[in-house]
Amino acid sequence: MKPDSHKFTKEKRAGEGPALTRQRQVVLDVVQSGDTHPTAAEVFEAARGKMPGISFATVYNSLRFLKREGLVREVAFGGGASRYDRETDRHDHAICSACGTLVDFDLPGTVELIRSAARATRFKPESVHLTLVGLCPDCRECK
Amino acid sequence: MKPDSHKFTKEKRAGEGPALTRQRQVVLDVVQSGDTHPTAAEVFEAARGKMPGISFATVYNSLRFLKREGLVREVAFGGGASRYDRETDRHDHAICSACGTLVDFDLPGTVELIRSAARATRFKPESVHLTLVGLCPDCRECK
DNA sequence: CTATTAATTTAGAATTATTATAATTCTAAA
DNA sequence: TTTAGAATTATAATAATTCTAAATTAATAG
Repeated sequence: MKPDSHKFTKEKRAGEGPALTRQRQVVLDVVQSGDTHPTAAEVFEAARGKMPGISFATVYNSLRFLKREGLVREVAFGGGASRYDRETDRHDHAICSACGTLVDFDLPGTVELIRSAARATRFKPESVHLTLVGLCPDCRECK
Repeated sequence: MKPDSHKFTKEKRAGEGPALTRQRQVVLDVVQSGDTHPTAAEVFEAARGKMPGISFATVYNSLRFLKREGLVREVAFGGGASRYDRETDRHDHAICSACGTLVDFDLPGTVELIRSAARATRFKPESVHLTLVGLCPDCRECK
């Protein structure tokens, strides 16, 4: 954490893009602290702890903003709520079919993967998302 | 289409599981005809064409039933509505970031893929889902 | 420093997607 | 043809998310 990170707002404001406001900073802090992948509702809960009075709408707005700025990543599966990921670099996910735990990992060789997927589909590739579904180490034991 | 496919109901009924009723058959037909990946709402629209009076709830119930029976597959991305896929074997998806088109394809080497993903995560693997995001052949031209 | 303008936040309503409920209807078998 | 269980229907409920309008806050010009 840089010593002048609290000046970020002013710095950014003077010119192009919109600001990293206090509430957005709080939301970002929540997502970045801890390696869980919280839902918007969970982010709201935690954010309210740090800043009582913050609204649900602002959490959503902030998450959308932070996503656009590339500071957090949205991860959406199945029908449930989206989860937010502090890791913004390309990576893969594994989700436990028993407990729902979501973990990040990096599969080597995804560059070649994206290439062959593009070849097979004739798409101009932008990204690949790979998700492993299975039993997490904890759940595979407790059986 | 087998000549006795209309007897399916009776055949199945006599014994174990529940029936492939008329409305379920209609929903199945809708998903299986055409290679689009319709949402529940789209399935409802089309189903109502074949069977006016079918309810939205029944479409949802039928899709859930058909999914359990392994006759259709649910595909869920992002925040939007789930889409339903007539292709039930393991396969991959490519989604166009411009027009939303969703196409099926099969990437070779996914067996090895699932193995290395499992190795990296220590998960007991069940399935892998790979999605390529990019521009579909149509959209990559019209630029 | 103050007025003006623009962006952001808030609270709550609205929307969208989906599931649950309760009453009715259908189906298959006795 | 009665009956039991399953399925369907209409509707209500729920969950997740977005929108709206008013209030607040921040940035900029004077």
